[in-house]
Parts: sequence; C-alpha cells; structure tokens
Amino acid sequence: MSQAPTDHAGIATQNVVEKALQSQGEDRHKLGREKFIERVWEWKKLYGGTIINQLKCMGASCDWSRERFTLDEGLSRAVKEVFVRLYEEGLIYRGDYIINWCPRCHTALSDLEVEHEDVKGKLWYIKYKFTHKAGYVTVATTRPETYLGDTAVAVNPNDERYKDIIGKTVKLPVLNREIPVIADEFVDSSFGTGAVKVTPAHDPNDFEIAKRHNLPFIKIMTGDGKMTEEAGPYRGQDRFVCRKNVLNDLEDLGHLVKITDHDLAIGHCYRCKTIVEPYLSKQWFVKIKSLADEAIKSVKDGRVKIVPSGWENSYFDWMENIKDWCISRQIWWGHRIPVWYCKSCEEIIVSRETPTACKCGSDNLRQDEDVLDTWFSSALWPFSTLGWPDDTEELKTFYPTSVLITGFDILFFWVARMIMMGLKFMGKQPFEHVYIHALIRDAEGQKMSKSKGNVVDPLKMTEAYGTDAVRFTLAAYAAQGRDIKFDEKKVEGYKHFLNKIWNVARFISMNIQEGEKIVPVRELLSDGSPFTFSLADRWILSRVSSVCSEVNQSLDEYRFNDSANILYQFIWHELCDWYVEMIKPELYGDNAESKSAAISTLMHVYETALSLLHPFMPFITEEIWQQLPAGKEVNSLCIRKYPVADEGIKDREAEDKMTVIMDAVNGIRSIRGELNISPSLELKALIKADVSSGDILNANLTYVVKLAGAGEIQIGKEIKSPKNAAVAIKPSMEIYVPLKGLIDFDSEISRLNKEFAKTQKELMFIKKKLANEDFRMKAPKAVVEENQLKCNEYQSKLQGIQDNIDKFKEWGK
RNA sequence: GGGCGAUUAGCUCAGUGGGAGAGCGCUUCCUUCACACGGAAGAGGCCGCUGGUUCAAUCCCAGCAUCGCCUACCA
Repeated sequence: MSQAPTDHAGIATQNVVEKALQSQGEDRHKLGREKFIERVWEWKKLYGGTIINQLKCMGASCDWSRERFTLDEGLSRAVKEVFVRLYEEGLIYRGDYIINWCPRCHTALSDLEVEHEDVKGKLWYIKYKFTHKAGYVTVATTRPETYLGDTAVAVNPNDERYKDIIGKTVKLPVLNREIPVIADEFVDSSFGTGAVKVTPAHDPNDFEIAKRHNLPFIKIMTGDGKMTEEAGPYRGQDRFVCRKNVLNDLEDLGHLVKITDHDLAIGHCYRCKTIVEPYLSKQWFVKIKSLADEAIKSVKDGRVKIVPSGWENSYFDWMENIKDWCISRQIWWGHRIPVWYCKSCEEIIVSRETPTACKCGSDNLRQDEDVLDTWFSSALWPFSTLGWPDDTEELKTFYPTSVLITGFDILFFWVARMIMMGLKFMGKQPFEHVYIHALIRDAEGQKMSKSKGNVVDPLKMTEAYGTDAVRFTLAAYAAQGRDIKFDEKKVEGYKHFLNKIWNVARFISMNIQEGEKIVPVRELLSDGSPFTFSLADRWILSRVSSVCSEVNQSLDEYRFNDSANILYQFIWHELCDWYVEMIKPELYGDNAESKSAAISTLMHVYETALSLLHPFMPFITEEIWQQLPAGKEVNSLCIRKYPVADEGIKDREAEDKMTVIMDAVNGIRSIRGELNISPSLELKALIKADVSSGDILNANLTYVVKLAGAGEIQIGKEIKSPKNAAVAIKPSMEIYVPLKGLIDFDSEISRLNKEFAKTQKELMFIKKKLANEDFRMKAPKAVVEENQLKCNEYQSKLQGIQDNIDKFKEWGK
C-alpha cells in the first residue's frame, strides 16, 4: 500500500487566498474568520487536487481510496489528541519568548521557516553619554533603530576597559531614557567595541540577558513592522524608514561615531521573503529535548535507516542542537489550538472536545485564536491516516510503514518530526527506511523557483515526451546523493529508447502468430532436450537471468540509476543488437523445432524485460503487454509477479562461446568499417583460431555469416594470411579478409602500428608489475595469475600484430 | 563560523584499491524485410592540484584550489 500525502500548507495557502481577496478589494479581517475559512476551502477544492493530479499523471500507483488531507476529520482528531496528551505531560507550554515574526504574514515562524541570506551590511557605532561624568560608551549595532528599545548596555565582566562603569548609567540619545551598564559573560570583548546595546524585546540574545538581569522589555515595534508609542518621535514609522531617520538624527546630534562594512545573514520568511523580525510574543511551544533524544537513538540503532546514509549526519547535527518548537501561528487556516480561556476566572482549559463551561461555572469561554503549525499535523501522518487514536486494523497491518520517500529539504521539517511523534505515540518508528531522493534542478543547475521562472511543469513534460520517458530519465539520473539537472534533451534521448522497445514489439507481432502456443522456457529446459535451444537462445536466457538479479539488487539498495542503466544496456545492446539479429534466420526459416525454441526464448526474455521495466515505464509496458500476441500468463502487467533470477538458466558455457562468436563478428566488422567497405558487399574471411575456438565458430558459423556479412568463411589452426588481406587480431583468433582490389598497405600498416603501440603500452605496464618482487609476494594470488595470463595474451597479440606489419611491409615493396 | 558534497571524454554524468565507462554530441560508411527516434565502424581522457599510506591510488588519508548546498543568536 502506498499513500501520497497532502497537507494544508497553512501559511502558503492563506497567503494565496489573501492575495486573491486583496485583488477583489477585500481582506480577511473584514470578511471574518468563518467566511474566510470558507473561502480557503473553496480555493482548496479548486486547486487542492493539483499535486495529486500530477502524481496520477506521472503514473504513481498509490491507493487513491486512502487519500487523506491534514484537515480531514480523522486527522484533526489525532491532532487534538496529541496536543492534549503533550500538554498534560507538560511537553507543551505557553510563554513569552522572542520568536521569528513575519510582519507581512502576521504570524510567528519556527526557526526552520526562516531562510538566511548573506548580505553586505553595515555596523553602526553609536555613543551613549554617561550620566555620572563626561564622556560616553560606544556600542556597535547592525540594527540602529532598535536602540529605541534598549534597556541596558552590557560588557564582559572581565573587560578591563569597562570595569569602572559597570553599575553606572548612560542616557539614550533623543529619548533621553536612562539605562544601566551591566556585566554579562555573553559579551565578546573582541567584537565591535566590546560593549553591546541590549534590546530585550527585539533580540533573542538580549532577551536572555534581560531575563538574567531583570531588565524591562520595551516593545518598539508592532506586528506590522511599524514603530510603537515607545519609539517617541518615530512612532508610526515603518521599521526601515525609521532606521534612516534614526541614523540621520544620530548623525546630526553627533552620536554616530563611525560606520564599517559588516557581512551578516538576514532572515527572510520562507513563504513571502519578507525580512523577519525577532519579536517578543506569547506563543505555544513543544518541549522537544526528550522527543529528540529518542528519535536520535532510533536512527543510531538502525530502527530507522536513512538512505543515502550521508544525511544521517545532518539529521544528528540538527537533532542534537534542537530548540523548542514554536507551534502556534497567528493565521486562521489550520488546526485551531484546542485551548480555551475562562474570561471570568483566567482558567486555561485544554480539551479534546469544545468545553461548554469552566470549573468556576462560567460559560464565558474564549478559544485561543491561533492555529497550529502545519507540520504539527503532518508529523502525525504515518499513524493519523491509519485511524489513530483508534486501534484500527490498518494500524496493525501497516504501522510501522516500510519506506518514506522524500526530499532532503524537509528532512527536519517533516521526517524528523514524524520520527519523534511516531516514537512518542505509537512506541515504534513510523518507517524503517527514509529514501532521500534527488532534488530536480534546471538545466543550469539552479534550484527551481517560481520567481526565477525556471520551474519545470511535470505535466508539460509528460505531454511533450510521454510520462514513461520522463520517469525513466529521472530514474536513470537518480544517482544517490546527487541532484538532477533536468534537461529536456535527456528526456528526448530516452524517448528513443521507448521507440526501440516499441519496435521490438512490432517485430514480435510480425513474426509470431496471434495465439501461437508459446512453450514456457522452463518446460523446454526440463524436458531433457536442451539441444533445441540455439547458442543465441542459451546465451540470452543466461543474460536475462543475470539482469534479473542485478535489477532486483539495485532496486533493493535504492540505486535506481543502476537499475535503469542495466535495463537500457541489456535491452538495446544485447537483446536488440545481438539476439534479435541472431534469431532472424530461425524465424524466417522453416525448421519448426528451432523456430519454436527461438520464439519461446524471445517471448520469455521480452516479457521479463517488460516486467522489469514496468515500474520505470508503466504505460508503454502495459500497453505492449496487452497487445502481445501470445504467452501472457496474467492479463495485466501491473499484477504480474516481479521477475526474479532463475539460477538454473544461467549458462556460463553459452556466455563464453558467445564471446568467441562476438570476437569473430566484431573483427570482421572492424575491417569493414575502417576500410569503408559497403555492407552490401559480401566478404570472404579466413580465421586462424585454436582448436576450441575453431570448433565453436564452426558449430555456429551461421551467426558470423549473418552478423558480419561474410559469404565464405574458412577456419583453421594452420590458416595463413593470404596476400592483400586486411587483418583483425583478437585474443583467441586472427581474422583475414582478402580484398579483391589492392589494399592500401600504408594505411593498413599505420592502423596496425596504432594498435601495436596501444598493446605494447599495456604490456609494458603489466610486465613492470610482474617484475616487481613485492607485487608477486604481496598481491593476492588471483591478481598475480590474472596479470600473468594477460601478459601472455598481450604478448601473443603483439606478436600477431608484428607479423602482420612485417607482411604488409614485404608486400608493399 | 561549522558541516556536507562535487571536481572523470566537447556536454551531462556513472564507477572501482589491481585492465578508464555510459548517454548525447562529433567523424566515416549504410535508406538490408522491428526501428534513420535506426545500424556498423571510429576519434576523444596527466580521472582538479600537491603530498602521504600501499607491492599497487582515479578510488583511501592530509592539505590546497574552484564551485555548489545545508546550517549558525557574535551584537
């Protein structure tokens, strides 16, 4: 069972709908909460199916009847249950903290939802005058406007420069507020002036310092990013306008000492890119430490395996330094926090059901306005979708699930939180494997983004090239731990592969009668009459068996690019280029027995290949399967058992013999190709081969004749090179092709010289190795032997080349 | 600041402690009855640089360079 997740994407969705409202001259506050939510649901009905549709078009075979949405009834129930249980355990709390605030979205963001961008900024040095004496202390800041909210200046207690001013006070320019100089270990004496302004309500570090020293918290900014009453003359100004004005005024008053360049990373809202503000507000948090500890353990001890494992380090790093999770969002689209406040007695009621009255008897209750972070509900996905908190059959059957497939960019957002929640509420990990797939970038390697306009629409791709080609391309490039540069040219290339596959089907339907009885290969084998199989049959059967094991293994290891490439190479180059060509004489001939063996073999191999390919290209393989003239044991490929290797069909001898045939064919082809001899011209070939190779060639001569286009072939141990013959030298044979016209001795000699040089280089390399005493002593015996064999082989090949060069030189005189 | 990854043929990328691979592109030949979205034959690479470990390094280790990504409260 495979489930495709869809969440309600709280902030993003609310933004989109709000923008739509804006263009109609409305806004959510005028509309009111209920009406607004209705609008979002309408929007969701229109567009919510987009991703699911894309998945369907891409041929994802999920159980669509089990489609779920994080705001569904059942899932919402799970959310409330989890919130209440965590609250009762003290793992959820509410408090005033500095959080990341998006002034445009009007909501808190978790740390993860802030994107940092390096910018070249400035460091402004501002002087605060002492109250007890003349002079001043200078502080450095990147955000000068925040000085309006300063409630102290901090220095390091060990900083000799400032020892005597600790406990004294300074006066803020313009506002004339008097603030103390305090000592705190946090301050780094070596940075800036070693004195830091403390703005408790607008900086997380300052917030911590302020708590340690009981400093007041002054909010100088509203949720809109505008200055408050506390900002005195700057009240009402936008934060960036205020900065300019503050700097101008400080300069005018002589408080601006200097300005230096300073690189810093500025946080932006991940949904709308607005610069976020550290903002003091009351939020709900999850106390995360104990949950994280268990989640770390589950990966360390292998209950959860992340593939590729390199991501485990990132996971640990983040989990080990995790901070409490801010889960409240000041938006309307999402799960409303199940907390009510009694207006009469201040009681806080946390409840699964909507309460009607407080303990105190009052029914004057108000529900918390905020909703939960979308990821809070997504984190429950593996069990909430299976019916939790009820103890359902689905949970018993499917939990823990086997694999989660996702992108690295939500490893922390989602994966880590699912692991934490799964362990906490189910007592078991939510999945055994996490496969982190590649991220798809554009052809230049840029991350896709709507603002860059380089987003590839999968539906457009499937329209242009077909779903199967797109899927196969992605699989073929999905090497672990690397992103995919998506280039349409690649898809174009794999479309040709589909064409190839289709043409094999055509070939089959042209040569196999509708309803022709196909004898299963294994029956023919077990019949005790293996000789009805040709060498080609035995070879391809052996090969397809190996391919089965290789594909299965690479799939098990999530090495999809290997699976795809193995299939590509096998189908195109072995099945099409060699096997199909080799059996044509049988198919066109009238030997019923061998023809029947060839047909059975062809069907077996092709069906197996289709089956192996089916997960990569479901549509074309199924279509072809439906049209196959005969042999199908099930009526749909998608329910056919995935092929596994039949070890009994592996045939080492056949593969070795094929190597000899291929050597002969390739040798003759090389001569033809390099001398530009027309394929229509039949060649005569003489092959000097040892007895065993000669026997193999003699027994399978038709292959060489057919594939090399040779009319007459002589084979023998004692064959001598005739005059005016081109030559090809292979490990087990020398091939001569006599040519009617005079051949160009010089070009033959240079061709052979080139090969001589290449072979000699390799031979020298190996000889040097073998001459090394250490190598012979310390290298594994098999390696030494292998090198010795190779040495002999190269030596005889080199001799053969030399002999032929000599002959050409002789003839050329 | 910390961490991770990349660097291999013109391009895009696999790969391995013992003979450098694929696809596309390129060159030459071929419209032979599955396929010109094809077939056959070729050319093309100090496997980023410098050291170290090893009998042996493109691969392991260290450093460097360039590029990319993630992460971070030095004001």
